[in-house]
Formats: sequence, structure tokens, C-alpha cells
Amino acid sequence: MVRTAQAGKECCPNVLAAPLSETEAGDLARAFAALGDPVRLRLLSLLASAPAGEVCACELVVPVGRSQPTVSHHLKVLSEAGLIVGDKRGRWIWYAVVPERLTLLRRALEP
Amino acid sequence: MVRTAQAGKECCPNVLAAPLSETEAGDLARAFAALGDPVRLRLLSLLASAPAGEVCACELVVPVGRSQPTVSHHLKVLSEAGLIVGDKRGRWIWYAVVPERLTLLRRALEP
DNA sequence: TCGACGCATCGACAGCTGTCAATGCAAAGG
DNA sequence: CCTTTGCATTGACAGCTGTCGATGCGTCGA
Repeated sequence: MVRTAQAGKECCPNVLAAPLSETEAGDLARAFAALGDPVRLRLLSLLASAPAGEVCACELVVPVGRSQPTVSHHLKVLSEAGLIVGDKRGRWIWYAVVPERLTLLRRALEP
Repeated sequence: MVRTAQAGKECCPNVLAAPLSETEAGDLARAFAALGDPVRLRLLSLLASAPAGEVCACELVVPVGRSQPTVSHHLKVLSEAGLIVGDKRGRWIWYAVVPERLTLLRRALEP
């Protein structure tokens, strides 16, 4: 497993500090690409701004105005990018953001 | 002189604070999508880590290992996303990052 | 057991994207 | 003037991506 430094001190590659290696650039690019879609940004926003910090997937379809399969697809993309996690409870799946992952991306853009 | 929107409060949409509108999401998504490519991230990184803060376009082709038209294309994408600016001097064009733009994206990911 | 429900997967399709060779174009330099 | 140089644009193409309807699969309630 490619444990490229998890949340720590010299934790993450920084875009603005030194030239990125190809692998660093590839990893970061996948994460940013996951943010590069308006529907996914809105999904992320809906999850983060929910009082409970998590939202049932069934409540995400209407707000974003896409079909259920499309929403499911976007949730998968966000999930594979490590930006959200899903918790299955009975028939429902509750999704929540992974703040550490967002922090890592924010750090990558720090001066 | 651009004293619009007192820089502090409603400066920029935040993904994690409240549900994004479609236009906000679209605008942010375009910016993040520009970061969603390893070649563009490396270009950005090369510009930012340059001692002079800017780099001649002619010095970007070899490091990223892509053809000159491809590099030109990526520079255009970054430029249209407001992440970099080009300054033409004689035959050369010197590119530099726009730190304010990156700060705005970082803010969008703040808790 | 059975039907309804929630979510994922599949198949298909249009549109977008990254890439390069060829070409165009403006700015020096001769 | 003509040539060279640096960069952008064009045309073309394969691969990826967002989208939806149809379908499959597991989980509950009746």
C-alpha cells in the first residue's frame, strides 16, 4: 500500500513549494479532479452543511437534480477520492465528509 | 481600488459551510477541474517554486515531458481558470501564479 | 414468503479532454 | 526584405466522463 505520508508533519506534497514529482502530481490531480464537477461540489456541500454531519443518500437525489444512478456515481467518485465515506445502516447509507482529506488538499495549496 | 465586497465576510463561497448554489458550484468546479490534471499541477508547481516567481514558457516543455502545443494548451487552461498569468516580453512569455486565486480555492475548502 | 424500498451496477451514448504533428503568426535579427 | 525563434492555433484521434433508463441485489416490513 502506498502510504504516502498520512496526516502528520511533513504530511503532504505542496504544489507551491517545490516541483512535484509525477506520482505526487498524479495523486493530487485525482483528488482535485473529484472536486472538478459542480454536482460533486454540491453533494460535498450538502454533506458538510448537514446538522448531523451526515446525510442519507436518499436525500441527495432531489437537491442536486440528477437521477439516482448519476448521484450514486458521483458519490462513488468522491468516495474513491477519499473525500467522503459511506456508512450502511439497514437499507440506507449515510455519507459524511472526511475533513482530514480536505485539509490535506488545502495544505497542498498553501504558500 | 477594487474595494468591492469588504474582504473578510462574503468574499468567497465555502463548500463546507452552506449548500452551494448551482452557479457557485459551477465556478468553483471549473477552477478545481483546472487543478485536476497532473501536468497542470506540475506546471503550477514549477512556476511557484521558481526563484523569480515566473518562468519563461520555453523552459516548461522539457520538465513536464509533453509537446510544446500540449504545454501551451495546459497553460491556457490554467490561465483561463485565473490560476496563472502570462506576461509577454519580446519573443517570450513569462508565466507566474496568481496566489490570490489559490487562496480563494483554499478558503473554499476551509471548515 | 413476498413485495416494496434503497442503492449499486450495467449498457449505451453524447460531449469533453489530453495528446501530438502540422501549421500559422508575430517578434526579433540578419 | 527574408530567416529564425517562441508561442498559439488547428485538425485529428483515442480515451475519459457525465448522464440516464433498465436491471440487479440486499434489506426491511407486512
